[in-house]
Amino acid sequence: MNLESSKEQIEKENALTESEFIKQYDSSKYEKPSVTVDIMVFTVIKDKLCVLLIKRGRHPFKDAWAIPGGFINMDEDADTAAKRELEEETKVTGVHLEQLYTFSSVHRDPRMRVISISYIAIVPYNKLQYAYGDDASDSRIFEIRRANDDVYILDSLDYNIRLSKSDLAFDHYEILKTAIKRLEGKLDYTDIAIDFLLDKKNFSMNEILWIYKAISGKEYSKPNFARDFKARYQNRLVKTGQEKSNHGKPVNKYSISDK
Amino acid sequence: MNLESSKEQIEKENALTESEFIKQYDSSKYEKPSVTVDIMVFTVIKDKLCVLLIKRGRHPFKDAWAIPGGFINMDEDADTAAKRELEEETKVTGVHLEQLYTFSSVHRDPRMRVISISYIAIVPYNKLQYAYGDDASDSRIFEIRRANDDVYILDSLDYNIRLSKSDLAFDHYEILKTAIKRLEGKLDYTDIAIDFLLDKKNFSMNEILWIYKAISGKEYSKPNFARDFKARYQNRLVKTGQEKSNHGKPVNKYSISDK
DNA sequence: GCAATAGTGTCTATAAGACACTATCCG
DNA sequence: CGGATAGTGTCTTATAGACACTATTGC
Repeated sequence: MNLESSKEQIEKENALTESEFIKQYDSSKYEKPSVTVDIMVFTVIKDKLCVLLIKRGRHPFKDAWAIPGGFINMDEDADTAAKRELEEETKVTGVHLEQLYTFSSVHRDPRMRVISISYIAIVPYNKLQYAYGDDASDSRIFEIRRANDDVYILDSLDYNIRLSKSDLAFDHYEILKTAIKRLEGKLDYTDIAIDFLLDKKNFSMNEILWIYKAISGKEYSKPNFARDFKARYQNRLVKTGQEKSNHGKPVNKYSISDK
Repeated sequence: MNLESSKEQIEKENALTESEFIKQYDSSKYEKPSVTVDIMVFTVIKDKLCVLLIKRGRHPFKDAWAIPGGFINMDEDADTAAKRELEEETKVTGVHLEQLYTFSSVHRDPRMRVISISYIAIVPYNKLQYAYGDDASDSRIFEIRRANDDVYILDSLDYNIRLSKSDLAFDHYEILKTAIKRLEGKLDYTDIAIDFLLDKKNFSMNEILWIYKAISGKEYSKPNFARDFKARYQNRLVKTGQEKSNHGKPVNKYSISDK
């Protein structure tokens, strides 16, 4: 504890019952940081990993792109705040949402001390595409490309717009990089890929392969991928039928059940 | 953002430069939670995973066992606060310290709203054994045992003392369970096991095997473990010699270099 | 038929589990 | 020598990568 208290003070406290103690406790004695949640909304379009960013309309970092988020209310925990902010920003509910990491550099916000609890949301693209506005809107979906350890952020509508670290507000570039590493890491031992599926009850091997490719940045051999995916989800995966494509052999369609 | 501002207010703000804006910004307008760091000090004794807990001497949860921690200062980030608290509590420096998760239930602390950023410290036992006091001290090392999804916490000096969820302060039982899962998960793709070694420049295959066993709770075949460990660390591992034991064949000793 | 796409089967290389066998020490 | 502990070698099974081959459709 960095709250130094005298011996006498502690003894006086301990003479009270716990409920007496809580009544007399004054929590305003010490300066406190502000706490926010930031939610990275990830989606996969075809075989590309994408993230939703919003253009800041006010200081600080006015006109820079930022991860959506906001202050945590005193009557909600961080998960609830993240869920609320996600819905306010995108109207999306009922998706995979997990805490990533808490960023706490002293001067990450120039206004004041702000600690940010960051979250990852996994949103199938069809749930998202009508939620964020058109070209004129202040929110946009960016494509994420990787080379070595670097992360490139491209406007998915206009590849000429490429964001660099300084185009992002606060420490949001670092937060994004951390999130992408986390997604990569969790790909093989969790079900996050499945959470990106447009329709868990009707998808092809290609669709799920593309999602794996989008997250890992790696290429997969189609035959081997199908073999391994089927083996991994043998208890949950059902072939539901076939569907003619406009060229070539019809594709098998699958359904996957919740665990 | 849950900070509602009028259109006029935003326009007034945006007429300012960023530095003018920051000067006039009043961060005390909104109520804020307190933020603490909690540090779980893990160590391995023989083949047992152990954690350091302290007996609370004051309200709330007076006399319950707790994960050491304290409030974050306004001029330090969470990593720095965790490092400081670890040193204040155990005199230990220079060990593996990583952020685990941020716990934020609204009523986790009965005094007030407290958000806790939890950390895992990995401390070789020889660095720890003289730091925490004797039997009479308010800190003690507990052994962690697992059965299925349950976690048992045993006083390593007296197995008759077994802590249950309600013997721990706050939500510290939940935090501990989360930490143990994280350690298990990171065992195979990080070097955390090595961080538990008493001496990275002089250890036996048995010592490192015991650490793996302690963390995973699983049994390992000695021959296969040695084969796989050598394969995994072939670039960093050097056989340094042999050492006679009081019975049986002498043991090979190894040294492992930093990455 | 042929280009295009989907999917099967097979061979190989690597890693993981089981465990018999050998080695060295102490008394 | 026998009990105890350490370490090697080998066989078997499971998993992952490479890729040739077959299947179905539209034009």
